[in-house]
Amino acid sequence: MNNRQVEILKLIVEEYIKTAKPVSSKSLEQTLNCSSATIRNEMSYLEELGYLEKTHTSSGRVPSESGYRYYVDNIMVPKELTGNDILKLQSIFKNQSLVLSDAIEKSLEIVSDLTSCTLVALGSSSKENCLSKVEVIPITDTNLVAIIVTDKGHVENRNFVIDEGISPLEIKQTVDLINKHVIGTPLDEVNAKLEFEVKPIISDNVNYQRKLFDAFCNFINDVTNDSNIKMKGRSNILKQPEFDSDVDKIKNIISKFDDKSFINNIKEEENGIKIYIGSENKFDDDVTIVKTKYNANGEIGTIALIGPKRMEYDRVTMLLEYLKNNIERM
Amino acid sequence: MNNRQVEILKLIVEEYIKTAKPVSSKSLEQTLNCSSATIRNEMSYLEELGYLEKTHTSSGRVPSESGYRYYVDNIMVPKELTGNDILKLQSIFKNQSLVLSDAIEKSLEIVSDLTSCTLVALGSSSKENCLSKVEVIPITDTNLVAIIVTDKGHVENRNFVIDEGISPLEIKQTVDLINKHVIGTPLDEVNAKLEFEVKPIISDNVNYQRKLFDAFCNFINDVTNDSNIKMKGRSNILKQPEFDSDVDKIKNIISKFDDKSFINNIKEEENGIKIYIGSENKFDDDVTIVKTKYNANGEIGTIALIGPKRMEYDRVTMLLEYLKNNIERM
DNA sequence: CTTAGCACTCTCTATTATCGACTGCCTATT
DNA sequence: AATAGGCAGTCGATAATAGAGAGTGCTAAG
Repeated sequence: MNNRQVEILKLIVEEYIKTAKPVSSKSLEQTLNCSSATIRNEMSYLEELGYLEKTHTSSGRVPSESGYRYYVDNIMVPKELTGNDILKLQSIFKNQSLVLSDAIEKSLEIVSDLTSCTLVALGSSSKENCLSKVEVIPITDTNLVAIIVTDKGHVENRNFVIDEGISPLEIKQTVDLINKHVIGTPLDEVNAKLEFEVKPIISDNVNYQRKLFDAFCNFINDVTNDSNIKMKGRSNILKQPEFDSDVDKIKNIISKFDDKSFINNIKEEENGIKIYIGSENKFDDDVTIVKTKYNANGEIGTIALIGPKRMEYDRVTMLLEYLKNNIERM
Repeated sequence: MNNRQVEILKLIVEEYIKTAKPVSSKSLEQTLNCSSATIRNEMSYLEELGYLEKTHTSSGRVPSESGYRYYVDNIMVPKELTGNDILKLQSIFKNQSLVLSDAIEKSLEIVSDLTSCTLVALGSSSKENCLSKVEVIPITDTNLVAIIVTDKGHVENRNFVIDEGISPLEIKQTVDLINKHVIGTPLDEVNAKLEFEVKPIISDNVNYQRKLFDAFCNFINDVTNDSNIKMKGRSNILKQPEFDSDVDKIKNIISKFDDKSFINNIKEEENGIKIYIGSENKFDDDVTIVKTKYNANGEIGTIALIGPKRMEYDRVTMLLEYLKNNIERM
């Protein structure tokens, strides 16, 4: 591909992102200083390469998935954020009294407004969290509430229903045992420790304690596996003109937003800003997902932006970069 | 309105609910054993009364909002649940080890599948909850996590960021004070008690304690005011044929689902199953909301079902009744 | 009070025509 | 060999037209 061909691809991608309308050869004449016929020749070459498509025989050109990919990989220059974008986000991150999870929630809201995309945060229950306190409080004869606190300030709680009553003493014994052996242990190692160090001791004791113990293990298990999903601007993506007339696409995407298994799949394991265009993501062929993993002092998670393939890649990547950096700085 | 008129209204409402298509006079001939002309006369009288409408001059009849209202108030006979409906719900409520909030969540899912409607639960942070334990745990120099547990087994937590360090001793003093004065107090009275009984004492002490104290009051305040929103089957309502072609209606409703202020407005204060048809609800003219308040041993909340005005009122009311009863029995 | 009959209205679908925006390709030019 | 002018051809979008079908309203008669 020569310079002019790259330039044409760039212009078409950017114009299509702006207008959502197929780009004609004539509309590029002035910018490129050559005739529309010449541009048409180049366009049909770019189509041969697979970077452009037509919506019908005599329509203008539209970027193909690999066209976007080429643009993102080789042409796009990430765009400095505008004052307005920064201003809005700073209001969150300069606010020292905001706690991480609140800051993430608010910033998702802002970015989703700023981009008309849907924002998702998947907060993993962080393997770098260590247990720092376990408490079990009896509510009634058969109801207990268990609370765990980690050294990162995470709190999780769960209610247990036990078939038969356990005496406060028995509860205390079990909890003391658990506390004694697992305080300071990383969450994902807690269950192994309970299994091999604590269970043998419990075996010698009454059955009731064992039920409580097992329920507690399940609780820990769920905490380490469940991811905390935050989602903002579900309906924003519907503002995009590609969804204006296609009711089925709308229904399809909205249903997927409702489905935890789809959302959990979005989790990003690698570092850096990652872009998954159309069929490159496992969520939906009609969208692009831009993601980043973050690690804020051991609180690990993913921020993802879901929008049309025709999205402002240069701006969105910078917005996510900004989010990631500010979250990690907290 | 004579018997036959009522019968005609009933048939039209039920037929329209089933098919979503305007009902013609001819289609009722056999059922009513009289000519279509007679039925047409009755229909136009019912239209005069405001119970029926036409989609255009020569179309069949469709129930108006007051038509549905009359049907619901005077004609409808709540329909015994089918074996299948009951079976699915029993799997939730017979499971003794499920905790209230999990049971609600699961049952919302089931009913939303069963009805193709969207289900919402607003769990109020229940004024009948009394504080039974307060804990504040230091995480870092400037970070604390506060946890409160109520006598109903509710747990709420919040992270605080404090500008300057507070010594563990000072924290303990404040927390002890709070505990000493407010344990056993109903949540909604806690702040008043803190203000009038505890604040005067704190005033004599260091400033830092006061900041912590104020943050704690805000926390309690938010807990008593924020309602816990659960929502299932957001996309279900899109299955209804009335939304098949109208993209704007879809976008409108999906956006409202996203908007907490709209959702919080759904809260129901009165007892019993309440039906709000179209403009009777403040949510959206195109939907009907069927709600019920529940009170499960002091855990108070609202269950709401959002669907098209053209919904199976007789079945839906019984499903909600069943939900309410089973939730309250827990 | 009921009903048969008929004119009328409106939706829906298909057909046709026309306009406008493109492209593709052939050919002439530099 | 790259560029550009010119022109035919394709397709979408819009509008106009026609005919069938499903209903209603109204009138007049039983």
